[in-house]
Amino acid sequence: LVTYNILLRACAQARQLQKMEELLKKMELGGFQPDIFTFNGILDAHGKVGAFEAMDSTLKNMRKCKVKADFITYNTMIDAYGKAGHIEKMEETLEKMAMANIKPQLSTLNTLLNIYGAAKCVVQMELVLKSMSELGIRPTIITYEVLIKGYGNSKCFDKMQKCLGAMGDAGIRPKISTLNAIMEAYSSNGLFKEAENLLDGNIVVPTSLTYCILYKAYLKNGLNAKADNLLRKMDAAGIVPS
RNA sequence: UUUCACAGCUA
Repeated sequence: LVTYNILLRACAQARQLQKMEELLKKMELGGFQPDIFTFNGILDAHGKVGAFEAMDSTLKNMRKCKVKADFITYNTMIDAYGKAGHIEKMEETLEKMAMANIKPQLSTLNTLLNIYGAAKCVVQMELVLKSMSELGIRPTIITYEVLIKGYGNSKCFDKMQKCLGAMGDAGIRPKISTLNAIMEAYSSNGLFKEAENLLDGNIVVPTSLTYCILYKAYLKNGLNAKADNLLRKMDAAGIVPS
């Protein structure tokens, strides 16, 4: 069974969904009962390409096989609907999850934050955060990074900064990707002063990507002199282009 | 063996 699950995953990664379904039939004919791993993997494969009808029939199949949906099943569906911009379907799924008495997990909430962040739904993000604390779930670095990107998207710079502070208070060290997310937010909104401050970095040591983000923003705004200057600064910081 | 942000390597 594990072998089949691994093979199915290979099909999914290769985007050979056709082969995947064939293999599933074959394993059922061979007397193997697909398990929760099998179904979750298949759901995700369909979800990633927005094949919602296929997802529905997979769910039906699951029921037929008496395999109970778990939180990962729901996470997978929430993510698929959310990424496709079907927010209503996503929230519907969330309700179904509650009705099935399955508690949202950290990853469920991270998924929601990510999707609401991309959709610039700051209000919804706050609601998710509220339920997170009600559930007694602690944010992780993933949560914070998703939040920072989401707030940056919506130009909520104050909230972004607060997040960074909260991260420090929680004893979570920002990573380079955290810094780059903040850089992206400031740069793309023309807040060059703030962006430049990031380079002199009390947060993390910038990498070449950090510089590239700012460079791009300078050029977009016709600040060519500043851009040239930035390259010199990069050089001085000992960053070697790859 | 399955889901969520990013980063790195393959380049």
